[in-house]
Amino acid sequence: MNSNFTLAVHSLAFLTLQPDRMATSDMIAKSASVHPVRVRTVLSLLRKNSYIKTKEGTGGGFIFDLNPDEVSLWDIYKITSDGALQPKCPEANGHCVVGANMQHVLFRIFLGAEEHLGEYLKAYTIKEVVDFIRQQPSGDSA
Amino acid sequence: MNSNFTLAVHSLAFLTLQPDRMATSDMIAKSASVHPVRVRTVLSLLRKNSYIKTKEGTGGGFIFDLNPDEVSLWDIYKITSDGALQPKCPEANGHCVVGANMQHVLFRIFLGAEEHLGEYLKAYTIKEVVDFIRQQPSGDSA
DNA sequence: TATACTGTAATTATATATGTTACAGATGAA
DNA sequence: TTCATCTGTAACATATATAATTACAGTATA
Repeated sequence: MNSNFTLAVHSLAFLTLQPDRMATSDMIAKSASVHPVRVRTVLSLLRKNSYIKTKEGTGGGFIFDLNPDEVSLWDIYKITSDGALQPKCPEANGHCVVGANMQHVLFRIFLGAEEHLGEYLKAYTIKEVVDFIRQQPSGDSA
Repeated sequence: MNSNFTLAVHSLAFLTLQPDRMATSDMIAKSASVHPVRVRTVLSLLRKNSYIKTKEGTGGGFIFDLNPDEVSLWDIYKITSDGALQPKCPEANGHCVVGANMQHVLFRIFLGAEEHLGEYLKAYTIKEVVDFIRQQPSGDSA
């Protein structure tokens, strides 16, 4: 799985802890230790899917547009990492029964696996993630 | 997920279709369109876990040491890709509540996700994969 | 009109995956 | 016993994927 998922969840958690004012890509980037441009790119995806609102210009930034308990990790997975579970395999030798069909067979199996994973991830919302974070011992400020 | 999983499953399917004689890393490599050294490396793992037997020297190679219906995709996943589901994230900023705890929270969630995936993958054995392959239309020889 | 933001494309750097070479050790056959 | 044919691994090279960086246009605010 690629880490855009992690960054998206991180950002939404960040926005949840700062619900009233906008957060800039710089603030989020510092919190997640990644480059601000990546934050903007990933959050741009979330905006296109109506999870957040963004505003350009002075005083602009990002703000959550839904309640944190309305957004599940599966929602975020679909946006950022759809198909990531599929094991990569090179184009195998078509002249061999195994080579010719393995890719298709595994593809079908992992399509099911991803649906199955979906059932699990639907059970976790951003709100719950934030609650977990609050229960953790460390961290001195937002 | 890295493709050692795919290669391992491919190899075991190959060995299943050729149960009596040994297969060389060259034969399997051609079928999977990968380098023979990689085949040996991955199959070396399967040997260490007692799924196959290997023999060096002339006439040597690899042979399945269990029944294909005794080996599930979950067995292979654990050997080749354990922890692969964990989303990667950089060491985040420890001075921020979100940064300090996100990694640990997601780690726990994805530990559960991997167990969940396990339940799904346990349902598929190498035998079933081979049966699927046999049902496919194409492929002219092993 | 100056400043502080996002949006996004293009480029560069880094990390990871894979291929390749090299060679030691095992085995069987000539 | 010597040669050919395998596996087992380490070391190195190359390719691909991922992330950072640079650059700049567009937008909002004061």
